[in-house]
Amino acid sequence: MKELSKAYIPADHEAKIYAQWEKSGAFKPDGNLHLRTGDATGGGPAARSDSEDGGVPTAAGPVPFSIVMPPPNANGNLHTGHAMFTVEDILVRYHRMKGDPTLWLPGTDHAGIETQVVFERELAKEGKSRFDYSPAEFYQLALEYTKGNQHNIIAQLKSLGFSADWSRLKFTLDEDVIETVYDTFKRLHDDGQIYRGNRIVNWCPHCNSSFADIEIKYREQLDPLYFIKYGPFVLATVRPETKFGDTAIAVHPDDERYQRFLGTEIEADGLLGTFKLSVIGDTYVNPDFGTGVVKVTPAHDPNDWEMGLRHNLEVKSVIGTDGKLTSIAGKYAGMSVADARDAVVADLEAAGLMDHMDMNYSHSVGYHDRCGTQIEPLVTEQWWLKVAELKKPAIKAVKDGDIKIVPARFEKVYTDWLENLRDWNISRQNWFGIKIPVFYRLGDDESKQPYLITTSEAEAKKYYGEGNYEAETDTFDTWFSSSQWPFATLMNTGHPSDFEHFYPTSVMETGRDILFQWVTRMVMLGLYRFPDKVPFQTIYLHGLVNDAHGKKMSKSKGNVINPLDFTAKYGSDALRLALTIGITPGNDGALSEAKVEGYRNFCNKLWNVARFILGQLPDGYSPAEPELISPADHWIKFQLDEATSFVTEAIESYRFSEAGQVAYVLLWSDFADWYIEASKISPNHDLLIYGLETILRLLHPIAPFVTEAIWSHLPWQDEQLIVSGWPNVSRTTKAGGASQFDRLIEAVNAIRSISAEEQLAKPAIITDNSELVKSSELIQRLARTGEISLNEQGSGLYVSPGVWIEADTELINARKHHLETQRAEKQKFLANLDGRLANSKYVESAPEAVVQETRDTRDETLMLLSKLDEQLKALQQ
RNA sequence: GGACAAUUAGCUCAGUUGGUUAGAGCGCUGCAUUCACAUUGCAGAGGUCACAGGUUCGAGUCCUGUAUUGUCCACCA
Repeated sequence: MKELSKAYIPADHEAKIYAQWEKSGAFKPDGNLHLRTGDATGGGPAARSDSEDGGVPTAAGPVPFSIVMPPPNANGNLHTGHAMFTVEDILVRYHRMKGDPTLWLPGTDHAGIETQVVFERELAKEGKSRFDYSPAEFYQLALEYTKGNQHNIIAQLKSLGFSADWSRLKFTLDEDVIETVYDTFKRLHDDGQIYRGNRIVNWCPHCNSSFADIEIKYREQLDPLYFIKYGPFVLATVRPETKFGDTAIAVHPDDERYQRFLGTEIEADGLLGTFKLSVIGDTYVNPDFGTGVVKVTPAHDPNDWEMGLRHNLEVKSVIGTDGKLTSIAGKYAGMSVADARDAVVADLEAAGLMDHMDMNYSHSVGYHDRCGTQIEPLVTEQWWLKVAELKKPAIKAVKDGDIKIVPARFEKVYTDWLENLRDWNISRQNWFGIKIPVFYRLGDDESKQPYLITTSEAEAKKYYGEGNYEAETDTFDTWFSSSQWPFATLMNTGHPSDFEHFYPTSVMETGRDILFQWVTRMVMLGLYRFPDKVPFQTIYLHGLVNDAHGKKMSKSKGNVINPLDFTAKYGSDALRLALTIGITPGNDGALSEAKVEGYRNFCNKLWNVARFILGQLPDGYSPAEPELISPADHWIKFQLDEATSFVTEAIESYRFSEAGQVAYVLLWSDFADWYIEASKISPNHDLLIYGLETILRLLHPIAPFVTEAIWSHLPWQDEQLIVSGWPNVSRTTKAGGASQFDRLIEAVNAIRSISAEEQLAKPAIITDNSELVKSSELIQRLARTGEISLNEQGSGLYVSPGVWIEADTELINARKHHLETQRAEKQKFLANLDGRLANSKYVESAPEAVVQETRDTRDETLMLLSKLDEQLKALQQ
């Protein structure tokens, strides 16, 4: 048997163990399927869900378990959000150990616009821009760059121990994935769910593309509010430069001040000569804001666009996709928006058309969340996906419980959002994305009609005949393709049966911040493609990981935690434990170095427990079925059984924090502090090993490295822990031996406490309990006492039921106030219990077990009181 | 404007369907230690569970309201 080092050094084990897991094929479902038959080896308590006796109850044998990993950005670095994949790994490892055919399918994301921004920055370093290339060339370069980088993030994910099947790795731009996306697009189109249309969109002049509302972040900022004269009116605007695109004036229909203008046309002096605008009434206008008069610019304001639709207004675009003013703006054409605004304001002032300005107007302005450029609302032609029909089954699936969201409160958030969802702009003008597979037949007037869904010009020609064709240059919104991720991956793993075995997937685990962007849409498109199969049965949403003080991490605050710093210092298991214990689904959690350090200590404790036990074993030892001999044996077996069933149930119900906490207490407090200490008197090797193995199994899903490292030192185990069984869940009742040890614990605790407070050295102990006398040596060791003698009457200083410390009057007097305080407390408590039991409603309506417990507690309390009374009475004599 | 969280010990957080003396880690105080682990052991101090009502035999847990903090959505001429 190899010696274990004095402390657990994660770096000495992690990479080696991970390589060994991967090499053994443990991550592959076909590699762990065989485990469903056959029993565990050695003395461990292995159970598989299909084992006949006492296995985890499942309806009909093993149920396949699958998770498709939310693909991290292939160009990115690991952050704490990725570290939360620990949740997925816990589930996957648990199910794998249970013997369920288990697949965790990993992937990486090309992250369209995000990567484009980064890659353009790279090009800029060489003094180049994307315009030095054709879109196709740029796509290729960015693709190579991305694929060249992805080993980095994969290595980082592996370093955290994530047991995904890397042989099935998918990338969002894999050709087969793209084919699947095209297929979905064509089906949607043929179903009439896709249309092209000129509508107002969020345009990013920097990225030169439109974006969905959800990709826009609003910031509050101060801008001047200009009050401009428009004929008989003065109206307020922050965007005077768009005045050339005005096609109406609006007031509230009930606004008495302006009744007479409704339906009329006004004529006003402008900077480009006089102009005429009709006056419309629309309830959108707030009569209390400004002058209650609004200029309507349908081409550059979403609300004005809506008004334009209601009143059939003309749309005049004064700002182009380059962010500069168009020819409609006359002499201002070609100016940037900012320059044009300054020029227009100056000219309005000079012309006497500026009534006044409010320089302290605060409002919120949209910025593109990826590049930080201010958004321009513009009218452009885009591809739209109708959502009215798509969202119905997606809402129903959650309402009917076919998809469960953890935590459940997000079900309302989910349905509310979907119910208010409007048609989805799925086209983008960025270059690094999946091209929309369309060829247009160009008309004589260059109009793009008709079009065919195809990637091949030849096919388009075959369909429409000879002529001039042009390929669509727009790309898909990355969320459109990634919303097909669960099936687009599983259909294309190279293992034809994967889809059948593992779809619907079991769990989608992701950050609650992308519930809207991604999760809702995966459900919509998943149910569209496979109407009878939800893409995943459970959605588990984690919250944000914040810094040590619970503050959101941000670069500007400088409080960003790099999880790899912690794993380098304390090991991956420590980080995983820190992200599991004390963190609850959907809620933000705080991560501090002190916390990670604490769990490093825990791993070391586990290591040393193993080191100690293995050091006790005789040469050539091999474990046998453990026999329960001492009270401590009965007690630890009970604790192990209880913890096993608790941890199992907690994992099944996604309460990982509680699972971890219970395992933590089991190891450190129950097993190390009590059982091992007790075992030093009379070691039960088989039970020590049984306990150690059980604990290793229970902790393995959360802390895979240290548990596997220890397991590898068990010479009788020839199978890796990762594929060994999950402990048997068996209900035990507390037998005599276990309760006896409880009494011993109580006595030891009380003696320790009194000894510490009164600074007693090896006090002699008197007990009326002959069983405790049998455990004299143990009590002497644990509580550091002197002689323990039997005395039916008891005498000295009372410590716990049946136990006294031999004491002189001086010591008893020193404890007098303690005894009195205790007595008062107990009396108060007794009164409470009596009152409860005297209440007929309580006795009638509370469950019998609860009432019985109250009665028992009352009896105990009475007994304690009488002991205390005796003690105090003795003092008075 | 709407919605959703959170508010529990000095700090960071747990606390499954209500069950009655509220927990952990860190920090703090004291003590211990050749005998697995100082990344240790033992003991201790520390909380009217934000506030006000209510339901109930019983409320940290359920309901209503208030306050504070945070997040999301919508809107802002």
